Amino acid sequence: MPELPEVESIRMYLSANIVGKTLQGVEILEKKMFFGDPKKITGKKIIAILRSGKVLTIQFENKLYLSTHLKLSGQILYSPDKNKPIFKNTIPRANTNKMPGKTTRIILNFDDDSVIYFNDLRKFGWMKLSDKPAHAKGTDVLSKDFTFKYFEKAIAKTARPIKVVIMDQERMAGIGNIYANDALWLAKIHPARKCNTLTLQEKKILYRSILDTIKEGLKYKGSSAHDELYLLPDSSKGSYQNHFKAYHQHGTPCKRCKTIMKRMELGGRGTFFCPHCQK
DNA sequence: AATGCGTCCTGTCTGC
DNA sequence: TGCAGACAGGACGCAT
Repeated sequence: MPELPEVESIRMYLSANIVGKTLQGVEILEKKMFFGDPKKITGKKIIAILRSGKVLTIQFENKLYLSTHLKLSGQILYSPDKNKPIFKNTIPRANTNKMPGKTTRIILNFDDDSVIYFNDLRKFGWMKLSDKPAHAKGTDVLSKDFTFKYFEKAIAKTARPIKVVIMDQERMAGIGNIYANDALWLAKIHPARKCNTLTLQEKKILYRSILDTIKEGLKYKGSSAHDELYLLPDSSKGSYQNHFKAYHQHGTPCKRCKTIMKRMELGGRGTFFCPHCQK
């Protein structure tokens, strides 16, 4: 599922490949996933690609912003030639390396014949055209405003489980299920711990662990596990799935203490932890 | 205000 | 083997 490292990896790819291009037209194949009038950006040049939390935004020269959220199963694919949209890898669930595919919902065509396919198996994702970029309420965890002070305040005064709180996009933006599980493992904190029971020392370690985990995800260009749909725009995979610490590790030995990892449910989501070294 | 649950959607997995 | 039902999961809307 695309979280901060995945969306940032896509952002960097698009930044190098579509900035400066002019949008020639938008094909909306799934009406409910597009908000706004695409005519307003037709013929307009792209000047930047932005990101806030898990939201990716294409900035146009006329101060309009096309924001997109990939939710659970969104993919952004880029081909330099719409007449030969063949990718080097098979696209998961589309079961072909040729686009558009059966999960393609929106297509952005550029004036040099290059093209973006927005695929989404589950149709949870969206694109919104607006005069300002869409963004999460919480501070992006890679922003310089995401200080320890901010973090401490964001998790204070609640008895909810720490894992649920660090995934709350209104408090801090960018952390999803994969990186929440791994950051808590790294910090040796049990995911169900009530926020208001964390010591100052634990909060400091967790803050550091969140940043380290997100940066590690970024280093490997995100996670494309077997059952996931995330790809870079050229159809290549991320490799953070080869470095999971806790996510989906239930039944395997803890990488620190060899205790068998467990799975539980928190806030309706799969949660993975070491019952021995996460307190 | 804060919390928790149902909803959206579809491929895959499980159990009979 | 076939089929129905459960399940996964980010964020939003609504009820409490």
